[in-house]
Amino acid sequence: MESKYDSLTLKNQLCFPIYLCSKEIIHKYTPLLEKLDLTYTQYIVMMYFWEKHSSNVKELSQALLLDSGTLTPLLKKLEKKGYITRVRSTKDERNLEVTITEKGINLKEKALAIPDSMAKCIDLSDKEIEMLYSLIYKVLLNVLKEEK
Amino acid sequence: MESKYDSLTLKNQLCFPIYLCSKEIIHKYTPLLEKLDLTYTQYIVMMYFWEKHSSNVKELSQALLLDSGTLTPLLKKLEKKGYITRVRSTKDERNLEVTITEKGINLKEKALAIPDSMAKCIDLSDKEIEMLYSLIYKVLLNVLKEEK
DNA sequence: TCCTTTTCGTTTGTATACAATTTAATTTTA
DNA sequence: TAAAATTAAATTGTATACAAACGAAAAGGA
Repeated sequence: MESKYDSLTLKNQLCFPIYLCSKEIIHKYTPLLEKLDLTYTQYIVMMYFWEKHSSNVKELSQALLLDSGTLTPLLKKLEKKGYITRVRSTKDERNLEVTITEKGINLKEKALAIPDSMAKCIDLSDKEIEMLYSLIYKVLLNVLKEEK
Repeated sequence: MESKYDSLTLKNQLCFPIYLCSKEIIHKYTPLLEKLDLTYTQYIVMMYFWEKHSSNVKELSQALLLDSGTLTPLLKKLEKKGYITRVRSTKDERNLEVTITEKGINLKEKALAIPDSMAKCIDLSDKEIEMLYSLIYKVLLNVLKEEK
């Protein structure tokens, strides 16, 4: 039965399942990350530092699409755990130099098992993963177009 | 250059872009929903009530995969806006009967333009949407498997 | 150089999210 | 039927998220 309200039904939403998917995957990550004393967002930030040992809030914010208001308290928590250091730049006092510590680097070893464990849970073929990745990325770029 | 840490790089993450996609789509919704005095989650809840005029917290929680701790304050806000009513069931006082109001029903008219507006922003072909929907749904079901 | 503007990060306020606990009501069981 | 177990929703505590306002520092311009 057709109705002009069809586009307002839950089953016709595309964003809602994406939102649920994100939420439930993160939920699956949680027990794995607890062993590293990390939340999902903290894990993403640490992943950034495993690739690039030093950064600042602005760079992180642009790379991870996270607000500085989200990053400031999060980085303080990571500092408290001893995974990073936060120091004002001497060259430009506005900048905060964030650097991974030895302890933070070593954490990568403990994280090695996580991606496999998650892949098993998501349970898609390589082809499906590739397809999903490219579609999601396309949407992301479209949504980000003409802003930011 | 291959490394045993490849699976821990940001560009090899599948969940991260899904998470960003969800976040950024919701961000796109925000100005549209402001005209209805709704947040995204509140919009989802209202969408549920546009299809089924009455429910309770448990049913909502199962249908929308939202915790009662999330729903309780959210429903109180929707009640305050006059879109729903919250009344304890007389048959079983543990249950909270949540019902959409006339004002809540009328809100659907104002929401009619939103899906088109969002579709334009997401900008995928019908085929791509179908593909993305089915892949996301598959992941969601896999992740939910053997829990909940 | 002094003033305006911009930039960077922090803070404040609002809204999710969920785990864990609590409270009240109902159901089950001994 | 009285006690134990279960259920439903609310509460508490922690962690995002982001908008908007703020403060300090640096850059740019007159």
